[in-house]
Amino acid sequence: MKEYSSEEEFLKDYNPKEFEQLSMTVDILVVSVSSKDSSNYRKTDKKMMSILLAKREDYPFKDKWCLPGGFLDPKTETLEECAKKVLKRETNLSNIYLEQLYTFDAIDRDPRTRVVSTSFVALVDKNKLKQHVENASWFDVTFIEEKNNVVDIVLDNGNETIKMTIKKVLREKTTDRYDYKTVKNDSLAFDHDKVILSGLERIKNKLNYTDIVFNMMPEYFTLGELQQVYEVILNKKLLDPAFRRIIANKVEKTEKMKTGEGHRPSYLFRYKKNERD
Amino acid sequence: MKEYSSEEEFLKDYNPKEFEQLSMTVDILVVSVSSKDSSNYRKTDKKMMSILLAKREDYPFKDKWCLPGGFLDPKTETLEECAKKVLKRETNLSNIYLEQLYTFDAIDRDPRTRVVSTSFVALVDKNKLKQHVENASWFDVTFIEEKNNVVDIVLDNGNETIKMTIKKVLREKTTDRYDYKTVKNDSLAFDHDKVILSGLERIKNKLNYTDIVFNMMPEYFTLGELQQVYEVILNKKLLDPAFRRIIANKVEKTEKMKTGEGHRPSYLFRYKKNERD
DNA sequence: TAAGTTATTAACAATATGTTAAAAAGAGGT
DNA sequence: ACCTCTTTTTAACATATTGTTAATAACTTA
Repeated sequence: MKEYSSEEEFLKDYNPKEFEQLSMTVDILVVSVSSKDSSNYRKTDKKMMSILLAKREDYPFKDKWCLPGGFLDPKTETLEECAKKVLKRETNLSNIYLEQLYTFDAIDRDPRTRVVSTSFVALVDKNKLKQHVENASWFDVTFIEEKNNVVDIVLDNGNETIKMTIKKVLREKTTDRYDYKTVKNDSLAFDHDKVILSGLERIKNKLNYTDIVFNMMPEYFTLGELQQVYEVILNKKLLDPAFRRIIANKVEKTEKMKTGEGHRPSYLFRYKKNERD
Repeated sequence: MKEYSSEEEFLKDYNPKEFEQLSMTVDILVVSVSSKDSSNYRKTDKKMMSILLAKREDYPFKDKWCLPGGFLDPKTETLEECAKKVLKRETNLSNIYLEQLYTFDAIDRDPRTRVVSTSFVALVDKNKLKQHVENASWFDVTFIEEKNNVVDIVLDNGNETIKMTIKKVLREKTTDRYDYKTVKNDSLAFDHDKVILSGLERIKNKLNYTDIVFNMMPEYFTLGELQQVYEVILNKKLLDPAFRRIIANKVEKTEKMKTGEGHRPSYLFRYKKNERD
């Protein structure tokens, strides 16, 4: 091996292809809440989580659904910049909550060649979205966790239903971390079923000790609406007084009211950023 | 663009170099606890966190310290397998706690070319380690967090002291996530100062809601020793009765005692894996 | 005006955590 | 043998947080 006497001298000679190379992509789990309102006069609308999927137009996995994503250009952009670019394209939004989730890298996750993918979670308020996105569609999420660590996820966009089943296997030396094994997945490209499960669990965990939920809420909301969002993410009913105490210092009451719902009107609240929790 | 009629046909034709490629590495923050015992007869030993660093033998960053790591071979291994390989080389241990931390990818983080690095945290019990590792050394960690989100980290291996200063900048749309800006770092290669801070914060956060601490403990330990480890990771004093209640259902008392410490002997405890917490 | 529905909060119960203080017991020194 | 030092261990109480029940409020529609 040639001897160098300085960092500069070494770099002048360096051949970037010295190590084997690979391609990278980003995949983004874009999450929002939707309200499926029933048609009766009392609008007991039911909040659901919904995620954005795109239809693949090319091989591989042609005509399957997948998470919005794209290849990283190693010359010019970081993974996060690439993710923001994809988000801008798919939602026309910028300045939204974006968090690196996990880097998925099973050797055969892409049938073409070795492609490592760093996934992100983005949280958006659906009200701010532009109307239609080419080849993309929002799917409501139903999440069924069985006792034996088997999870069924059902996605529905009104026309089409996608089902997948994943088994969670406890990792060695841990009590709280899992490997995901796909049991059944016929409609989603790549390993995006695992990305979805991973992202949904991340959101669920973070709900209790962060303020992320407000990234999915409009500026003004009732406490009932906020509670419904908590309930759909945590997948369980909460009791009103307990819930209100817990979020009390995260929101502030405004003068506005929401009326016309067929029952006592409620105050509209707003997110209040706190110094220290 | 050529038209294909099946996935197989497409793949037969696929050129892996179609997209720009890059190299990937893994970096591992190997964390343990050490006991610096003072020489007085009452062995009021002080626990510290310690991390493993390696001295770089080649360019770039020749002769600087860095985290153990290595290039990924995209043909044959996953990131985690690569991390396990590095761990085996540096500590001769396998079957240890290993968790993917974050994928660092600043465009200029490696002066040679674009190298994206996925970092891992490994937790080990130092007692299980082989004696000496070539070119590697354990550094005790001192962590000083200033009020204004500036963190000083001091690393010491007995011969050498490494100091670094990092500023934490709150990320947009969040109340709990930070970008790290290096203020001062003269001795650590690449962006490993950020990896270290990121990993230490991850451990600190997970301490309260997981059982990770026991990966750094020997099989038998006193509650005083366990409490010291909590204190050094959380960087604050805990009150005995409160601490004991909190960890009560994670440990089980054994018949063994630890004596000869110059004070009342203490029972030795053992980690007890729990059904449900 | 009555019925139905959700909003809001008071009041109490149960649990969890913070704090003080006291008793226990080995090592070392005299 | 006894005293001192030290840490271990636990009891007892104080405080804070969260769970639960139930009562009242206020709108919409019939």
